[in-house]
Amino acid sequence: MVYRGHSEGGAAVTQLILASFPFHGALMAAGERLTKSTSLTAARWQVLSVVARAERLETVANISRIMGLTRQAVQRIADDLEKHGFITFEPNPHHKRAQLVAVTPEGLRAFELIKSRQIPWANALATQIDVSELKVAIEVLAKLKTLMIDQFGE
Amino acid sequence: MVYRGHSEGGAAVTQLILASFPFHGALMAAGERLTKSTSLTAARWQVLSVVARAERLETVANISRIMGLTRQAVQRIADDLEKHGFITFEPNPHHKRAQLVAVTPEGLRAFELIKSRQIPWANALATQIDVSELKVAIEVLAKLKTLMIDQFGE
DNA sequence: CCCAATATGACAATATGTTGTCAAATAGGA
DNA sequence: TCCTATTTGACAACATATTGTCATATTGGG
Repeated sequence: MVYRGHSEGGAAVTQLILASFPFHGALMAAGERLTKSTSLTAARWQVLSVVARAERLETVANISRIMGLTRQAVQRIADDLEKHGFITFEPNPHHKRAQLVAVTPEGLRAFELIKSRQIPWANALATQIDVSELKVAIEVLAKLKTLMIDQFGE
Repeated sequence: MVYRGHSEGGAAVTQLILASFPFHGALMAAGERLTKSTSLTAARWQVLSVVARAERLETVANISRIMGLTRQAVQRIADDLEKHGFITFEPNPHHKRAQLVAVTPEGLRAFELIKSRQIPWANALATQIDVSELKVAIEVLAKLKTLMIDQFGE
């Protein structure tokens, strides 16, 4: 009844979306637990993670694209991180306004602490699921994301 | 480098999480477009969808569990929906405080309008992805969600 | 080179969601 | 039944993210 008009695939897409909301909720809750009693919140940790993982220094605008958030949301979090000494804004030789975000030693310490919790947490979860299925899910989410964005352009 | 210490599966779980954030962002943006120029926002549409799809009248607390949000977040949205005439709160014979949420004709009309946009949108996306892969992704998200919540209890 | 389109940071207003707390209602075991 | 634990709605404070707008910087086509 609910899916009348949906093709089989369309119904599956819709079901995936319906499944993704509680998944996202559980994920956020897990993020809160992983950052508990540290100097970071889940949101700040996520931004810091992108910076710490990046191959090179990134601008705020670029971080926002990687994360799928707005520029302004990331900017606010980045300002908080800078205020607390976890990152610094470095001059960008290619752009006067778009400064580059660099992790401080303190930021790196905080990131590593949470990573030391995140790794066993992820490993424990992974024992319960097929790696091949995880990989399919990764590809599906990445592809659907791209399709949704492309669809927007049309 | 980033995934040192992760098992193969643990790295895949982490990659899935990293993929899920931009996916969620794209999803929210799509929700905004689907509800554009209607009397609903994406968040209100999501709550209304749960109510409209449910087999029977649900309480706010139950809706929050279905959606993976807090009770309070859903309560605020539900109060907005009631104020705008999309839902009503009906007496619950089994619980004096926990009223049941019912869709009004106006709420149903708004839901159906957005549904008429959502169906072709989902169908179009689905033509680009294997249904079997979508189904795997649905199962993975559902299972991981459960695992994350169970892990919390321990 | 020049200029229009685009990207970026800053700022404000608002929407959305969380935690914490409280009192009332309910449920379940002793 | 009684009593404790849990559930629920209400309210408040706050964190997080969005849209809209503006001025400045950059880019790319003509």
